[in-house]
Amino acid sequence: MGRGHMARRNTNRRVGIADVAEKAGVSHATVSRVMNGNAAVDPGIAARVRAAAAELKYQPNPVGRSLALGKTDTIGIVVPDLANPTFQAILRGLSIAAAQDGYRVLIADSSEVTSEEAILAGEARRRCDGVVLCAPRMADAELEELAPTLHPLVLINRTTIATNTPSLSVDYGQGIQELAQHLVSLGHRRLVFLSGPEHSASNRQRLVGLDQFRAEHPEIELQMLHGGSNFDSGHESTEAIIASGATGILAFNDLVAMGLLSGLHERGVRVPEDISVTGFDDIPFAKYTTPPLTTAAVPINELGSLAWRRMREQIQQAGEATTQAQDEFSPRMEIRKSTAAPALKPAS
Amino acid sequence: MGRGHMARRNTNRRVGIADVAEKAGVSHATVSRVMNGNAAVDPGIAARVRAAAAELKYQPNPVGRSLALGKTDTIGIVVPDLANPTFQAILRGLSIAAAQDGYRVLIADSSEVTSEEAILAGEARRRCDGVVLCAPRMADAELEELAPTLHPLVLINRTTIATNTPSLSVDYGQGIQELAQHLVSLGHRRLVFLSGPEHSASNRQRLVGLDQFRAEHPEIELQMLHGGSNFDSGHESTEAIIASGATGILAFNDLVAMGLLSGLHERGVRVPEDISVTGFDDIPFAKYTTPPLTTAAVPINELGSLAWRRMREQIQQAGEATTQAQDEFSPRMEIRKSTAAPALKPAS
DNA sequence: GAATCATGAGAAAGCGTTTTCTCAGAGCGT
DNA sequence: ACGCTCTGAGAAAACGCTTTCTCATGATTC
Repeated sequence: MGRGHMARRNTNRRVGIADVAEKAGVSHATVSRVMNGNAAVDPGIAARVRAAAAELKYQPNPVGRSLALGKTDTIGIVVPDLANPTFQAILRGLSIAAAQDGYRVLIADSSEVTSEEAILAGEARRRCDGVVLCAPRMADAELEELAPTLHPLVLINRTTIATNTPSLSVDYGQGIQELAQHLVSLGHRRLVFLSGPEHSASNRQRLVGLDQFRAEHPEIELQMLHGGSNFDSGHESTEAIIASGATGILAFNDLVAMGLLSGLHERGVRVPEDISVTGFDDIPFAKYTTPPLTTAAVPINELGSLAWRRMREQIQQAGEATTQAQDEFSPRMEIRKSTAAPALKPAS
Repeated sequence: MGRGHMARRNTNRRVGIADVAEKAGVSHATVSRVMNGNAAVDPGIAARVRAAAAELKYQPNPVGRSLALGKTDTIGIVVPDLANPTFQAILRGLSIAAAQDGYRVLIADSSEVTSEEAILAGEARRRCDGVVLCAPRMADAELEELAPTLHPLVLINRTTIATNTPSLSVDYGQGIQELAQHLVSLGHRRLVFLSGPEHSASNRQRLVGLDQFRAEHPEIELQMLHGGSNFDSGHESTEAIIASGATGILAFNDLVAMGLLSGLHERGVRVPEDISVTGFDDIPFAKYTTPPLTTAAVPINELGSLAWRRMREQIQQAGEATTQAQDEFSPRMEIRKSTAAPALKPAS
């Protein structure tokens, strides 16, 4: 009674290596050896051990293994918002790919609280063998400071000067230019970019791309409208969009575009007859909106699995500090029914 | 050189409790005490330790802690398919709620491979302090056998006779009846249920509910059509639906309904003028389809956070084996624009 | 047939914590 | 001033495993 430890031992305890050893009449060490196939063990003894293990349904305790081996067979992923289909897809791709190699993934959702991201990432890193970091709004300086402490690390849509950190990014600048170009070639002359979160790195990239677009197309009117990154912000922008008088709308992403689509529909504005709308990302739902959404497809499933591949490379060549690949994906335009030639000449 | 261990020790190693102890001129034990605030420590010494810890940026190794404490502050969740918005929402709710209490979640996606679920769940359980299990197609017998080995366990949409396992479930039978009732009250006389995966427990519940509905409404024609649980299967059923001659369609879930909506649109069938369609679940996208989808809303966000609450209760009262709550949610009908009175009398 | 080697199993030392056990020294009462 | 309790810190055991080290046994070689 006084010995809490002993009490727990007798009642609760799961079967451990010691039980198997005892049952097989060998030492812990031998059990470990046959379980891991590391050193040569007499076939007869090995069989005895395996039989004992099977009978007791012995499964090695992963925490014990982790401590001894210095690895957890787990990687962490930190995302700003698990409600966002893009991150869901990345998580899924990552999880499935990692599982194939016997790794699990631990998730950390920062709920868009930028200041938590570094802490979450650090904590995840301590529990895991590596971290995949999606932190679109983290300040560059903070990222630079954080990245080296997280290695092995894979960055999504961010880069760092730390040359041993692979990063996966999407060329949002090019994608948004292509979409704008597409609208122009359809005959649109007045465009609006419904921008995303102010500090988002990918939003900045889109803005840079649009600057370039403007330089190449001085004749096109391109307004900027502040928005967010989800349904509701797209929906809320409906009035402003209508008021803008533009006929071609570049939404920050598919979510915003869908919110806008819904808002326009409620107001009786027809898409694409009255206004053309484009999204970005090509989330699975994009082809099922009405009308199906023209968008820039980023290979979100691949992103997750490639993130794992890059992570695995780092884990395997532990400590060799080679410089890592920087993968950049070019979005592929997916022209659907939400864009068309404007009904009438813009009233400029 | 011969001593790989020492080599690693000098170069790689993260700062451990021993380093802090040395720097502060105290023992490991004291550092541990200060870090955890467990026993009384002389304020002066405590300050010295804290200073040393801060200077070295010491963070306790979670694996070591886990081994000593016998807990990992992590729970696992196994889902059949992370691409399904329902499970995404549960995962998200769970993750956020758990994070609030300092717990992380480890994910295991069985990719619909039923035979893997038990293994994944077992492995997750060994790594974690508990498991949330979503296994809609696992055979009852297998579940009964598995459940006791997983405790603490929370079941989603399944129940077990093991009285110490809380379960969260949705009354799909009632929900589908309400939807059918809704269609009937609009004037529909020929209905189709586009069913889900054959072995899905929730699909069986819907079928039971519909049997009851049939008994109460012998005058209504209700056909069954086999389908799946995702977009594509809804889309693929388009022709069969049209051929059925029914005017009211009960889709297995929102995904299927959306696929169907898209298929009907392509074929020029108007919703709801020609055919009314209902979904199930009320995933976030359901209110943004065109037309917005009439569906039975299940509180998917709450489901995740409640799952955590039930899990926490079990973790806290470790070993008391009290009988656990069985929560059942009644879906709330969400009438939108995808259902309306049929245009003309059915041709029966 | 004795010396050398390979084989393979057990003992023990880690891995990084927490927690019990033990004991030195301070504080108190008489 | 002596013995008692009490506080608090260090030593050591424990958590469950892997792996090195050590050494016995039997096989091999000259």
